[in-house]
Amino acid sequence: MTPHRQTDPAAPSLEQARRQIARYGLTADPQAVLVAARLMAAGARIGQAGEVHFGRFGLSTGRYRLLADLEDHGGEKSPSQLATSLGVSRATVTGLVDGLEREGLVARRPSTDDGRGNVVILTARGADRLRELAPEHFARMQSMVAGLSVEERTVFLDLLARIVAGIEALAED
Amino acid sequence: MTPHRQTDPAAPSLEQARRQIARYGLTADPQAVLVAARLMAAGARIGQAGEVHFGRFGLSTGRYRLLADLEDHGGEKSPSQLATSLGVSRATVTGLVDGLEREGLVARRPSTDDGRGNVVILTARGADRLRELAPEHFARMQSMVAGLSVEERTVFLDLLARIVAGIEALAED
DNA sequence: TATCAGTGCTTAGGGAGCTAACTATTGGGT
DNA sequence: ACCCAATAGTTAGCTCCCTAAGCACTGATA
Repeated sequence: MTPHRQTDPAAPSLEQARRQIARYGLTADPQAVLVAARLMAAGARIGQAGEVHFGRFGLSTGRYRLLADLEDHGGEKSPSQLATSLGVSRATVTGLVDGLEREGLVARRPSTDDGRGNVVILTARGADRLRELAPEHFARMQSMVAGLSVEERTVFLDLLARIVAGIEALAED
Repeated sequence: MTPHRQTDPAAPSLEQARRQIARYGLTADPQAVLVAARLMAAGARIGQAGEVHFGRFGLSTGRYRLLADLEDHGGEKSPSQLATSLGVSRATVTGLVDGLEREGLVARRPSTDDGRGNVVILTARGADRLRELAPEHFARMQSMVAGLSVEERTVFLDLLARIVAGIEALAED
């Protein structure tokens, strides 16, 4: 359960960026590259921290998101809908539901109006689990951004959204 | 190779945050929770986009980082050092090196001054690969943050660093 | 009405990362 | 000089997520 401890690993420096760009005789802006690299490093760290966080409650990030999404929709949703709203593949939903079902936090029922379909249901145990973890979960989420003032958070939200829009530049084509 | 396409999946809304907090009668600040949730969502997306990006060159994020780190250190480093500087476990380095060695981008040599140790060496093919992908890599990194002005990037860098410092709040204890 | 493309879900297989446990070697304390 | 804890690396086994391929069912079209 104790995850790999990182002193401050992948925090690339401006110097590194500059050196790499120079090595290949490119003309990229080192600061821009640095921002992108730092963001990718931060993304990885947040992901790992999230797993540790949810691991405390016997869940993973994916499983928590599925449970929370289910609760937000009256505790009942098809795997396809879940895949869409969580932004993962249907195969991934199958795996997440398998795990959650094994622990009795959700249940599968055949759909009444589509012979192919399933419905995933949040069980009482699942709802309990969400209720139990909520206080600590939200408290930790809050303290994660406690280093920023309200105004700074607003700015950050704006800048982050614009970068997220730029992510497709990495993946696109 | 074509990854799962997401319209705009896990972009939680302020309303959702508010509703969840209210459901459990908590007193958390919805905006703060929103920032944390958005950041986690963004982290996941960036991670996936990174895999797509490096997948184009027959690499993964981890493998690229290992190659780049190697090059930054004269093309020679021990697995333990790599684990430390990449911020991953030694077991993960073993796996990454296995893969890179299979493709001839890296080679293992027994250490001369420590009978237990290995040295991982960047091969000519490995250096070539880095050189080939550099132009596109840096161009895409740059365009990822192209939506921000230089000043905004500086602000973002500062805010991000302060949040990264707060990540331990999620994982700590 | 018979067919067939599309949709819903699962299975199979792969890569990344982790922890825990094991082997081999080193090096400091007695 | 010897022993034993610490260190280097690997292996085994887990979770998450993915793609690709398969099966079951639906529904529009000829």
